[in-house]
Amino acid sequence: MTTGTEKKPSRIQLRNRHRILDAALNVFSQHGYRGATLDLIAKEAGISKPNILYYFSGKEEIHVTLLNQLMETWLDPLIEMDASGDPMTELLAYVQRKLDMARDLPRESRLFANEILQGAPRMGPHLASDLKPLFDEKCALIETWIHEGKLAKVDPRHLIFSIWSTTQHYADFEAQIDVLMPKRAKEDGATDYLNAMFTKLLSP
Amino acid sequence: MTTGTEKKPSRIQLRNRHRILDAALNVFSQHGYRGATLDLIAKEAGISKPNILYYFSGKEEIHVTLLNQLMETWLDPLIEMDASGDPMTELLAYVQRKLDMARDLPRESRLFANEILQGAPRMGPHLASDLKPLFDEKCALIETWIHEGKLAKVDPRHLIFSIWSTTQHYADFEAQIDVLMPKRAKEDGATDYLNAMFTKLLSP
DNA sequence: AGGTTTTTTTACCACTTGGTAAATACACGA
DNA sequence: TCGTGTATTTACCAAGTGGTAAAAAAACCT
Repeated sequence: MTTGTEKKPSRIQLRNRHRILDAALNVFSQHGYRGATLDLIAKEAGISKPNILYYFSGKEEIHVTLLNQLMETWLDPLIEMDASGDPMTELLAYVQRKLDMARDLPRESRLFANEILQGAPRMGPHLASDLKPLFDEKCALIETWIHEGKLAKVDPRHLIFSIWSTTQHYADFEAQIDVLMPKRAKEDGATDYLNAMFTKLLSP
Repeated sequence: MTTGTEKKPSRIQLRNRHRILDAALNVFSQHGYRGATLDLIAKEAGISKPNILYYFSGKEEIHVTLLNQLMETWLDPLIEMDASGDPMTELLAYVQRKLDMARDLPRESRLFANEILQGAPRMGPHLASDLKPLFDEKCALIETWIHEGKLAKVDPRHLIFSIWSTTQHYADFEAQIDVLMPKRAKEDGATDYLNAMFTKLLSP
């Protein structure tokens, strides 16, 4: 006996739901929740609007689905920061993973930024239930490393904030960065710069 | 003979335009351009919708007006960074000014973040014409300081990006921060942390 | 006060947008 | 290949939204 009353989704369902979510990610991340329209998503997905509403009960459900998927992706790099590794190595690796995400998943980064900017109306509970415990756990871990003398003394919370902000900035403020510097200089430059910054900051 | 055909605005005009812009700043910064409605702005300003359209030609003009005002405020702290001062002092003071702005003008910060997130559709030209020259000038200044051995060797562009991102983060991602840490710990903690970070980074 | 200009309200409209009902086309196992 | 459930389209609607016209009300100025 399986866990629910749902039947397994057909191939068509899987394909179309995926198409819709991908199109919706484009549209939501670029225009925000209110700025996104079902018509835009429909056109982007190549699926008629009523047909989209055959797969999702409404605009809100599409958005919530994206946000739920995002939460896992978003927490992952922090989860991987391991207590048994070398502190400095672990932290620099975390910075690098976040930077990779800004490069490879800019739409997700902007979707998240949009949601938080508006006051996290749909993700507030998720933040408290999923992110907060993880955040506290990793802060405690960093505190331990500091007490062991493996890292310089810093407030772990602000440290994590600065990692988030500096890395996500390259995705969220891309429009500004593209005006100010040639695209080439972004990739390597950012990695080198952030490595230097956090190395100097955290060296005991 | 004065410079234009406009007559000087009456007291009522000044007062109402100000009220409308203040209300619009609330609404635009919280909901983004598309998410903001004239009805919302009208209610917030305590002025009827048609009356708002007596003072501004439309939603777009209100938004553009806010963006133009914002540009000055936004560039100001960077303009103040002075070539004749002590490099480290100047840079730390710049960080502090940006941090003050995040605390005192969070609505402006979010308005800006919203605009850039959506690809700077209305501010792109402004960025190129106003921000870019200033950015290049200050990057050159920092390069000079570095060559004089007054600062550690870093890419000035990424340095400035990191100042922007870390400071604005406290305004733009406030909803997230409020979930993760008590409001009290924000103020002082941020200042101390960022001071330590940029001091270590920039000490030659 | 009276006339003129500025400001505000009332009533409205065209268009967009999220969503629905029902009919139609399609896929797929027996 | 036929029938049944799945998928898609067509036609539509109610609410919300940006915006307008014109009348009414204030404010201002001799």
